[in-house]
Amino acid sequence: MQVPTQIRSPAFVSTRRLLEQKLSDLHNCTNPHHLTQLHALIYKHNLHQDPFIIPKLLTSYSLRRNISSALKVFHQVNDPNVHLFNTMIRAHIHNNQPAHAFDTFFLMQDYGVRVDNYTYPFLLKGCVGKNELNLVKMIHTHVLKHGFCADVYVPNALIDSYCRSGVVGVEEGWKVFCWMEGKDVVSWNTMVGGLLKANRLGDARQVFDEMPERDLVSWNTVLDGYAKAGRLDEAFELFERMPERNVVSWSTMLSGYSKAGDMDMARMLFDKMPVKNLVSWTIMIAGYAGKGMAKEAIELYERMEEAGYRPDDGAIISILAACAESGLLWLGKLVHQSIKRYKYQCSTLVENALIDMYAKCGSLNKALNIFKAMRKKDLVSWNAMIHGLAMHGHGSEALDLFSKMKQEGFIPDKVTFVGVLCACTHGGYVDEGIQYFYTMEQDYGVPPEIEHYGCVIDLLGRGGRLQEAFRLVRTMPVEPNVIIWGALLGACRLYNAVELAQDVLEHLVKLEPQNAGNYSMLSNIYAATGNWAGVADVRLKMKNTGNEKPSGASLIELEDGVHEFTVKNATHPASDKIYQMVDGLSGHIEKVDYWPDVIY
DNA sequence: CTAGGGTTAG
Repeated sequence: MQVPTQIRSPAFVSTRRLLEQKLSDLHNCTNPHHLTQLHALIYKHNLHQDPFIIPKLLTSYSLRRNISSALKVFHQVNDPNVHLFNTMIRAHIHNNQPAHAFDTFFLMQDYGVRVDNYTYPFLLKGCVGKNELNLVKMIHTHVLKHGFCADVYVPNALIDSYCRSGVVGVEEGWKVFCWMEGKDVVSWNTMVGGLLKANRLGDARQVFDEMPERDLVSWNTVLDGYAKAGRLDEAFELFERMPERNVVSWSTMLSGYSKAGDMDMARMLFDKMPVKNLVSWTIMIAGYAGKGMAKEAIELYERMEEAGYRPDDGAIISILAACAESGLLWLGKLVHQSIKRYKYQCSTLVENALIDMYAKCGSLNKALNIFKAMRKKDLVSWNAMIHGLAMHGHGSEALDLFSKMKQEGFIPDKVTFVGVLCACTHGGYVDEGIQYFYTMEQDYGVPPEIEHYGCVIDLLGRGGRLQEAFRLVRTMPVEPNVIIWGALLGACRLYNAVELAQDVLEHLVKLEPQNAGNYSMLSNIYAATGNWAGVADVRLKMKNTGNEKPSGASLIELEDGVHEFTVKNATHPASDKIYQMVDGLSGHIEKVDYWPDVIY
């Protein structure tokens, strides 16, 4: 890229600086109009080939999710240099199009532009996800061929990507780590983090202890390792011992306690932490929301907004996911209102999270409205909507959507088939479901995994075809898990298959000895069949494992929060009225000849 | 290039 000499006047230099500054300021501006105006100015001043201005302009469009304008800016440059190529690669990654980033990477080689030490880290960070070991190996080969291993950024990025590509990848990452020269603190931190992601806590700790120097990031990395592993006592010990703590250290602890279900401890630390940020607020709100603690979650959400925080994609998605988990429609709506208030273009990720939240909270129409209005649906959007319809018993609508998705050129994946099979189950299409199950591999290249076996066993079971369901469990190539046995148990209950249920429960008791519900159901079956020795045996086992059956609870969200109901619980303030209503309803349903299932 | 929150799965 050459700048014509005649326009390198002092006036030109100052105009250019001014425009550069304006572009940087624009990164925080939400009005798309300002960017268009600036773009026009850049043209007017003949700067549309400028090697400093153009990458900034491209990034501005990319940050605004306007990839088509970013591409136009890129393509009108006659002689793109390595910096512009790198910027375009990053824009594609930001736009969630790793394949396009790779195309650009190849294009730049067709142009004869040499990659530099920025190219690989961008590509590796944005394009390489789980189970993409071969892709990392390919890039690694490329790196070796072009001799970029001497740069510390490139091997560091390789270690990171190897570790993110699965358990086998960690070994490859370890090799790079061992062989590389000039390891810096980032190399060490990346390696420790990689070992932790592979659940190798002991190895990670050893590498951490061997580190020549530790800065704050190293401590936070191991801290998170212990917190994620649920080893909170050790995490707390480390937290107290570390030389200094920042907002990340505190947030890591919040997250650890929140995931362990200890919201009281999380709240205590949250109130105590010296500096809070959007992430720490998010962890707390999502933590409360995920546990159905509506009052606390909503109160904190409102306080966060009052404090001037504007939730970003990460915050919105994590709060919505937590709402979906516990059916907290109220907070979900509040978050949706905030999004509308900011009037910014919703990302596909956020819209997907909204669809899932509304569907799981029972507002199927709201989910459908968002889905229909989406301009850029991705596979997750279709999957979430298909599953949402299926969950609510709209089996045929879910299957219609599945056809439509194929018509629009989307390739179904394994998650899609979980939704499709679920639709067949809840729509009563037993034969169609079995048909999908047996043809999904040859027709769509999706081999059935344990989740699909779970669906189809549920399908057969609910359809009353218990023998087939049991036969499939015996002959399938994967070990049955709790979910498979659970589906069978459900079928046994539905069809009063006491003997089969006994068999299932014996497996379940072995598989999850800590689940007290299994013991008591098994004991009830033994009692019902007069097997008193069996009853005594189960009671003994329960006593030995220290299990006591927790009572099941139903939750309902009303205007003033979530109400919990358990059997024979009369502590609710409106208990008398509630039981009057229940008695009334019981009378009504008996009159229409429905007898609730109370066998076990 | 390294640390905390992140959409779809019975």
